[in-house]
Amino acid sequence: MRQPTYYELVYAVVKLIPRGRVSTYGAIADFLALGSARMVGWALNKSYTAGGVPAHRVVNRRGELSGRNHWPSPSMMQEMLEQEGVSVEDNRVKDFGRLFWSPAELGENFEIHI
DNA sequence: TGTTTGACCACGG
DNA sequence: GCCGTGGCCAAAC
Repeated sequence: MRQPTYYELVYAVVKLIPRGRVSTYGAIADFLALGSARMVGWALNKSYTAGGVPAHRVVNRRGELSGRNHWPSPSMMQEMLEQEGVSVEDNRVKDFGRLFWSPAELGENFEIHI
């Protein structure tokens, strides 16, 4: 075995975002307490296709789909969110304040599954 | 090996 | 509300 790399930690957290909710780069970075929000975005860039990581549930702090341009199609991210019941309007998550989910809700019981 | 690059964020003016 | 700046640190080159 080896130590999980930073982006594997990010994937693990992103996978825990509940269906129909969204989280932010900053919240994840803050929860991991390792670095910065930029690294979270960078990590997702490397692996938005790395099996089973719901990267579409991660948006920036204003609820904007800042990563949409990195998808095979820019509209794909929005479509996936809407499939889960998250309304998106003008590249922004509608009712972002209500749908926002913080990994801090997990408490201290966070386990990594790689 | 040093430098550059990021799907960002908080802060000050 | 906008704009510039600094911070953050792993990977790529």
